Amino acid sequence: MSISADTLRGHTDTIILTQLMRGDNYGYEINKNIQTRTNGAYGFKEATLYTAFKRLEQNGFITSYWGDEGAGARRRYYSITDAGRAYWADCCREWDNTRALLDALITIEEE
Amino acid sequence: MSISADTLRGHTDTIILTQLMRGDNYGYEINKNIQTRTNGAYGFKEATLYTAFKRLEQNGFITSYWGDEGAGARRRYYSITDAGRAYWADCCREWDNTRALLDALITIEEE
DNA sequence: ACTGGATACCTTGACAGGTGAGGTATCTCG
DNA sequence: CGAGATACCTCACCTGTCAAGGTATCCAGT
Repeated sequence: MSISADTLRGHTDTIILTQLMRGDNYGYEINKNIQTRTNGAYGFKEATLYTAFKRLEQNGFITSYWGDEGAGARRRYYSITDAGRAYWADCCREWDNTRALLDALITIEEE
Repeated sequence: MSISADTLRGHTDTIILTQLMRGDNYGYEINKNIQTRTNGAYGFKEATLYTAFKRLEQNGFITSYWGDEGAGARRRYYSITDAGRAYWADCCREWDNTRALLDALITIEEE
């Protein structure tokens, strides 16, 4: 039912950036969106999530700022940059390639 | 044009096992088949390839034997086991899931 | 006879991403 | 006042990839 971790390795950044393409958001909510969209089949481990944010920010693909909630736990919001949008487009293209490639490689029928 | 390594991480075993589903074969030839099938877009690095063979054999998914070529470099042939065939089926199912999942996650259009 | 390239295998050490386990702080509900 | 949800973060460890190195055989060209 659930997906093994390594299978999605390399797509972590793409998944997160896709969420940010819809608008600024914070980690916890992003992860819940992902879980919802996959009917609970997939969600990042927190360590993976925050590691990814750090990596993306260091690479200049996202920026972050603290939200000013009056009450409740503080939230760090993330925003995608122009470089991030370009990178996202690259990732999507790569996903298309990967899909075609694996479909070709994981078939025993002859062409 | 070429595919980044991490993108296919987690599918290495599946790709190799698929080749062996067609019949026994040896490393070098398997890798060339993969390159041919992807029009040169993808192939394993040798280190990756032989590491994978070792892993698969240790897990009981493949067995190996030396071919008896009269001439030329010696070849170690690999054969898929029943456990390997079962594992391969699992991997294919997982690939289907992964594909559906990522397609759902890498789209900004609303459903 | 020698050199280069192709075939074919293997190992080592370093690196990067994922994750279990742990931590912090705030709010709400009973 | 305690439990659970929200929300963030870090560290040590594991696994898979890969650059770089090695071994050995055969064939074609010089």
